Amino acid sequence: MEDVSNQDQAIELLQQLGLKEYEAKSFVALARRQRGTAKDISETSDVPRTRVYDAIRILESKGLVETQHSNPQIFRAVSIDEAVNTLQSEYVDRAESLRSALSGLDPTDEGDSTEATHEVWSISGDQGITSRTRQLIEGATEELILVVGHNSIFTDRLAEQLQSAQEHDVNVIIGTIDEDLQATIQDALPSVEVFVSGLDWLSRSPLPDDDTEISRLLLADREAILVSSFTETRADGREHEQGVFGRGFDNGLVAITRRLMATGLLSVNDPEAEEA
Amino acid sequence: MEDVSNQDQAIELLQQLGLKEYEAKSFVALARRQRGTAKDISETSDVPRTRVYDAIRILESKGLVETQHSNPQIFRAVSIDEAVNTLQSEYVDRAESLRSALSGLDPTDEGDSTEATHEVWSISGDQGITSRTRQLIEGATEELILVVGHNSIFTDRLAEQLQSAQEHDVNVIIGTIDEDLQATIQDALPSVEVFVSGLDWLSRSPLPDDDTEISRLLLADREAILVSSFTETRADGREHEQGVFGRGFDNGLVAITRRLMATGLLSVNDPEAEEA
DNA sequence: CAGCTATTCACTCACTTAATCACAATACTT
DNA sequence: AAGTATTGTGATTAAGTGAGTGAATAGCTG
Repeated sequence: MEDVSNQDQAIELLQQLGLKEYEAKSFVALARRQRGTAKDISETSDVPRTRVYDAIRILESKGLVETQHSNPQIFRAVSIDEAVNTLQSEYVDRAESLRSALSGLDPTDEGDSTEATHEVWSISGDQGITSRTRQLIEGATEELILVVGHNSIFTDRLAEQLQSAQEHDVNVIIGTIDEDLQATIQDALPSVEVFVSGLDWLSRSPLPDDDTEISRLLLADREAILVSSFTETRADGREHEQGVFGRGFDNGLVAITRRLMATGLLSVNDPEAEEA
Repeated sequence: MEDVSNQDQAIELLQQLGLKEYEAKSFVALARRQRGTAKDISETSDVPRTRVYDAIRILESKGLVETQHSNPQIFRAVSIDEAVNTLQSEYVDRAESLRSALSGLDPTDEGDSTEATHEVWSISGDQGITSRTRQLIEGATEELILVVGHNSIFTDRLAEQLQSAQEHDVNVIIGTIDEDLQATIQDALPSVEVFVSGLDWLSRSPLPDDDTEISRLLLADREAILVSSFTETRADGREHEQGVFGRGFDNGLVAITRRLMATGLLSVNDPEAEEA
């Protein structure tokens, strides 16, 4: 039973890696049974028998399957490592080619202004947000204030980046929304100041019907800010992370966040000053 | 002019990496001009203006573009390294997931026979053939006879593999079809015996209208053979490599090749014996 | 408010892929 | 040797996806 899900996952992954549905199903069927005829494959993969041949031919040209031209033909899948490496290197190679092709582009003269301050950019998706977070952490020279709103975003890699920043004399301060998370992070980064945020609205929206959840909040050198949150917009139920990013000491977003963070910090260090 | 080709190549690569045409074109346009409005992008990419928005939204969710929600909206591409790394890691991650999903498949009981000797398998495409070549080289314990029919297949990696084999006491013998190639290979692998094949039919087919060209021919431990050739079957003009692979000392293909190779070697070492 | 631009949305067309069928070729059976 | 089942190829249809286009909406400028 567990394997059914494994199989479906493999098929889906293969499709994401560029194979068609029939190709993916045929390959998985072959990988399971080591060798087989078109009929065999059709039976264990519900690919129409007459279409197995086309699918196999594509797989063969990609180096994932070998064919014995007997009658009936017998097909064999290469080893799993073999297959994965083949697919992977195909994409790694493409990515390298892409890098050089992009580098060789001649820039159009227009629009090439330097990064303006006081702008707000929005980004979306875990990938981009994580990437921008890293950039900000690496670029900081003085201070990093990070509020972690969800344990899923505190990855090993993030911990490394923060550690590295601190070793470069950046003052790292981390806020969390509850004690559990605080303990986890303090554990991973003993030399960093980790506190539980005094800002209630971080963990619970004051508004009703607000199903967004603060994901991360990063203030770098008090002049660049990144805020992201999870929203459950999608019909498919999956959460999507959205964020905004601003730079410049006089950037409105940065300014207000700076104030808020100061408040949050104060309320921890000096509860009396909460009203500031 | 050169850059036009660079741009087209970048677009094609991006599509191969999973982006749609509009997405790829929009990204390249943005990468060239650093930042721009939908109008700007449309003009430098001939993507219909009205569809730039959709494309950008996808790019944003993939972490390749950031958006400034002004009016008009302004878009900005992340750095080239940023973008390439993002795309690449996406696929590397998928490949890793695939590896574990495939490993976790439960094998069907049937068809799971061990590799029979005296079978001939056919493979197709540079990828698979190169991969199978590597396997044979790595698995050899006594002797490797390789005939290189085309300089494109003698890669650095192949040279390394051969070098490594020889260091494991495998007797490596390399045949070529002309002196130029011989010199190149001898240069890369000084300690290996490189000769010009005495087999005329390797370089020129005795048949008319035969536009196939022997690509590689590998005999491992005199019991496994791989032969491949280029055929110009495709309508798109591109050449395609096809090959066959057999194992087993008594395999018909292996036997005949063994004889042929012996003849070729003899005719070089001892021209008198060509009639053997 | 009028006229413009920017943005979104809905729709058509073309192309790719999934699915089914008809038929030819090959092997197997009696 | 003839008939039957199985295998392989090609043609055909149906469904889905993406490219391309235009209409409708929203927002800005004067």
